[in-house]
Amino acid sequence: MMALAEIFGALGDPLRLEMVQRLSSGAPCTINTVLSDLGITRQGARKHLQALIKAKIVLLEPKGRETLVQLDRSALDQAKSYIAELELQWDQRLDALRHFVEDDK
Amino acid sequence: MMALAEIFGALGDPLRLEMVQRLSSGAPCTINTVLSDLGITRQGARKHLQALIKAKIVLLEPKGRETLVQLDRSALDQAKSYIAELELQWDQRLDALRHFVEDDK
DNA sequence: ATATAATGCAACCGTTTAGTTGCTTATAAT
DNA sequence: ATTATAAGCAACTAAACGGTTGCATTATAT
Repeated sequence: MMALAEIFGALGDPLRLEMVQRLSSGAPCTINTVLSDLGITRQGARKHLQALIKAKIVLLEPKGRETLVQLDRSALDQAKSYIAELELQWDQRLDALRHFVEDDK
Repeated sequence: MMALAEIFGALGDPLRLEMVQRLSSGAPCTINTVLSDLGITRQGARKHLQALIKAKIVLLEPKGRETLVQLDRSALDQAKSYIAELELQWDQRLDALRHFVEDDK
C-alpha cells in the first residue's frame, strides 16, 4: 500500500502528468526532451522526474551521452487496478444496502 | 488536468488511501469513524480528509450532530479513465514502432 | 439543565518540497 | 584540440505539509 501511495503521489502534480503524457504519446524521449518547455528550469523539472522514477512509473536507459526515459506500465496498471477494485467494493456495498432495503419492505 | 493532479495527489498518501478503503468497504461512515484509529490525532486526520474533499473524491452530508462521509465515484472514474487512456496511447505507440521496424526489414 | 459527543477553527512548529543558481563531468561534434 | 551538448550534484530559500495543542460550537442524551 505504501508503494501505491507513492505511485498516486507521483501522478499528483500537473508537471509530472505532463511528463507521462509526453512519454506515452510522443516518440522515444531523452531526459532533456522530457524536461524541456515545462516553464521551470531543467534542474527543477529533473526533481519532478525523480519522483516518477522513485515510484517506478518511469525508468531510465543510458545511451551514450544521453539517456532515454521510458514508461513502465506495471506501476500504472497497479494504480488503475486499485481504483477498479475500490469501485467494485463500493458497488457491491451499494447492492447489499439495496437488498437490505428491499427485504425490509 | 489540474483537477486530475489534485485527485491523484489526494490518493497519494497511505492514511488517505486507508480512508477511501474504509469508505468503500464498510458501512456508511461518519466523520469520526473515518478519522479514528489512524495513529494520529483527529485534527491531523481531518486535514487529510480535507484533501479528499477538495479533490471531490469524498463528499459530506451533515445529519444532525454528526456528518456522513461518502465516496463520489466520478472522481475515481476520472482517475481510472485517465490511466486507461495513457496506457492505450502507449500501446498504440509501441504498435506503431513495431510496424515501423517490420517495414524496415 | 447539564453533561457529553461530534465537529470545527486557529496557531504553532519541524520537516519536506519546489524551484533557483552555480559548478562539474562526460560524450559527441567541428 | 576545442567547443558544445546532455547530464549530474550541491547549496540555498520560500512555501507547503503533517502533525500537534487548545479552545469554541452545536446537537443529543441523561
